Amino acid sequence: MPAELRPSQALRLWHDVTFDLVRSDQPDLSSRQQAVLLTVYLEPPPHTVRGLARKLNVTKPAITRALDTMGRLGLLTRRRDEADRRNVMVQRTLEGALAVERLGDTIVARHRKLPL
Amino acid sequence: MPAELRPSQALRLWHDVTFDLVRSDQPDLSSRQQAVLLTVYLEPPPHTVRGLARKLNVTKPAITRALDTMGRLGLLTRRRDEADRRNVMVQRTLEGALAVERLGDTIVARHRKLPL
DNA sequence: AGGGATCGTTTCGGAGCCGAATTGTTAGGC
DNA sequence: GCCTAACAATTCGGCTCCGAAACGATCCCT
Repeated sequence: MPAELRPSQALRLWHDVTFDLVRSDQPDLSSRQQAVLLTVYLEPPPHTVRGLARKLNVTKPAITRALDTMGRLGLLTRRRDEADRRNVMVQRTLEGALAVERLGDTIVARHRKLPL
Repeated sequence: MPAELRPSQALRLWHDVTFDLVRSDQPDLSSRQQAVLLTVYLEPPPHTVRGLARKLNVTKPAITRALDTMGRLGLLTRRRDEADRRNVMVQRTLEGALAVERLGDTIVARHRKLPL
């Protein structure tokens, strides 16, 4: 567990990172899309539409749309589950991994610059 | 400056907090709206539409709309600058301060629970 | 007083996202 | 073989947001 973080520092961190995300010209994702993307890249597979919808407490079409959008952006892919062809597996992509990695670096950098 | 934060921890933190924001039933703000809200509450006043637009690298109408939406939610208010009536000052509200405070608490709580 | 610059807001057409309901496909029990 | 259940995708009408452009109000300078 990292050292203590004060609320004012936490807010400053959130502000700075959000700020970087907004200012960057890469297409900005909604909170839901961010949550989906990070879940796929941080939690162990497999990830299905149903599972993501239940976990995030949103409807299935919302997940389908988020996957459409982020698929168009190349951040992840879909693949049918051959074992049970009703299921769709959400898979990672190289480009998505890079984007997530960039986000991690941004957070670390902003965290490092936090004032005492 | 807080202790070092590893990229994997940073991403986990971002995921967890975003997750909480998405799951909570309070209306979710876009990244831009979050950036505006946090700027107003963290940076010293005064805050004008023009200034926020320039700082966030977005157009003025985008700021106007963000203020409309968040004003409707009670998160902040507008007031004309009496010294120069062309300007609009963006002001904090009690409700907005509470929302920001809650966000800070969420981040701190999620940060505290990060695995080594 | 007049003219130009600087505000914030509004309008416009277009694009994205929302939940509810429906559809098509597949799996599994009888 | 059928019927139901489960899954993802699609459709639908409605809402929000987008940037570019136009607009009205205000200030400042001469």
